[in-house]
Amino acid sequence: MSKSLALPASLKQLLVKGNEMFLHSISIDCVIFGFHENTLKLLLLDSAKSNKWTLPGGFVLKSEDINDAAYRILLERTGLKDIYLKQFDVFGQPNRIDVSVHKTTFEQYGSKIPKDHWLIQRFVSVGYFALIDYTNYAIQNDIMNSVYAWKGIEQVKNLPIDHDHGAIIQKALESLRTQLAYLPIGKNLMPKKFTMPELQKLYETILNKPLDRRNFQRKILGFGILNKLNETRKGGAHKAPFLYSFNDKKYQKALKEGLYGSW
Amino acid sequence: MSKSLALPASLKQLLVKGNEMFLHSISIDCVIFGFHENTLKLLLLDSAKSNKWTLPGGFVLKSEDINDAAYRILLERTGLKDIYLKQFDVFGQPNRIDVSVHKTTFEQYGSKIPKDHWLIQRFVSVGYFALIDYTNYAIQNDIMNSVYAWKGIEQVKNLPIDHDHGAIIQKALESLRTQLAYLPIGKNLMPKKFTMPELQKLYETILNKPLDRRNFQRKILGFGILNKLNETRKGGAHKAPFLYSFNDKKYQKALKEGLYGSW
DNA sequence: AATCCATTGCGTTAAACTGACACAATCTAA
DNA sequence: TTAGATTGTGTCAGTTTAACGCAATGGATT
Repeated sequence: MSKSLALPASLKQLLVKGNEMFLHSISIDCVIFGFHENTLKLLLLDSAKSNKWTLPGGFVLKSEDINDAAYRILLERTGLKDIYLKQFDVFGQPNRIDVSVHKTTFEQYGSKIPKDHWLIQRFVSVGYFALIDYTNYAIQNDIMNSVYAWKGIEQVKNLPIDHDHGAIIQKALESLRTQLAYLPIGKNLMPKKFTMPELQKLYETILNKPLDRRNFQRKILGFGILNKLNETRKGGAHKAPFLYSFNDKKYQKALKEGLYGSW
Repeated sequence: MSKSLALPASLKQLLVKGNEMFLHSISIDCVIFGFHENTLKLLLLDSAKSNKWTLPGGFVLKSEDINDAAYRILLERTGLKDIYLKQFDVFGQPNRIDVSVHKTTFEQYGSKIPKDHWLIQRFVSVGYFALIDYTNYAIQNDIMNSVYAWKGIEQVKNLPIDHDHGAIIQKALESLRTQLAYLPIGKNLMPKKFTMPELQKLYETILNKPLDRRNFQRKILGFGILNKLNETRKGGAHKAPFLYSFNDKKYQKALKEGLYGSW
């Protein structure tokens, strides 16, 4: 049917040498969150073959720490280094992946996939969620020439999603929501300077419910992780809100110790 | 040096057939918590060869869900089915395991380990923590004839621990501690009937700090997950405390929804 | 058998926190 | 200049929390 195409070198390396380069049976999937125009967004990859959207992911080099692998994959995909990255779950159902995609890839380039090829074995995937500064990111395309795109969290529900990646996204969102309750979040999602209503909007979209403006401000200031700047953001059609930035030292401390002691 | 021993069938199967039976590069380690005599305990395995203690663990069958694998391993090791089991982290440093143990095993049985044997490859391990009812458990010995033993959480700090299992235990404890803040804990650790001071002691050991007796009672009762029974535990040298049991329905509900809404 | 004493059950109080809402100040667009 | 939406600051009642008081209890002591 489809005529045979030229095989890109990088893809060829993956298909042929991946077997020796990477750990078998283990993959990494990244749920990359960004925040823009008051919306929580996800960085997805348009898998041209299946006409579905997938999570960016990758494999672990034979002697690479798995967390390092996740950082490497993120770097390759987004060009970003200062990323908040957190392992949140493991997905290990035996039939979670439809491997026919890879067969199609091979056929597309005029060869047939070996029956025992490492790519069409079962994979247990480790899920990481990443928080990145949208304004600081420039979209790149990946080795398969698939197209990256930011999708609003609401949109995602109506998109066709590959494999079990929909469930992975759902889990990532839940983890993020849980974290919000006892860890500071925002430093990696917001630009350097931001207004209180902007930060509130982030919390509201993650929690999926409206918060009282005045109580939110009191609570978040109470954590002591913000610096109030001596500037306002003019340009909006209304009273100019003050700008804030995160207090790095206190933010890091809160990340370690949590926001509450609870018990 | 050591004379050649007879190879137990089950061990032989693991060494020889494991290659085909199990997923490569992935292992499971279980941190099994119990509670007895007002102490939080860990079920450890005395690795006779290395003279160190290890976590019970195992591998994932080629077409087995990884969570099912964890339950299976737990069942094989403890004979228990009604277990609280939770995946809490992934351990993937390239040199986390000292594989010389396996070489020794082979030599002990008079053969040499193949250089590319699946057991001496690198493993990424998925950590699960389990909560089980100590009073309901009968210790069994494992296929390698190693000896299981319960060790108090305080003791463990001073024991020699294999590989990175010390770090895994530490992480498990932290996860348990975090969970305590927003999920009910105790149903799987306590016997059917228990007193308030006993439950408090569990919380105190997990949190590693003393709690006010009266405030603890109010808080835990406030969750509405306990049934107050019409019995007291006599025999102690003091006023007989009332017995409580968990209200299964409400406990399960709290497990799903969490104890707080926070935001 | 009377008394002792650590422990338990139940309760109080002040301080801190939370949720809901009021009101004046401010910025742009009309 | 004014209108209208939004922000900064504050209040208040209800709830939760931390710290502590006190009488009742049940076995141990004498």
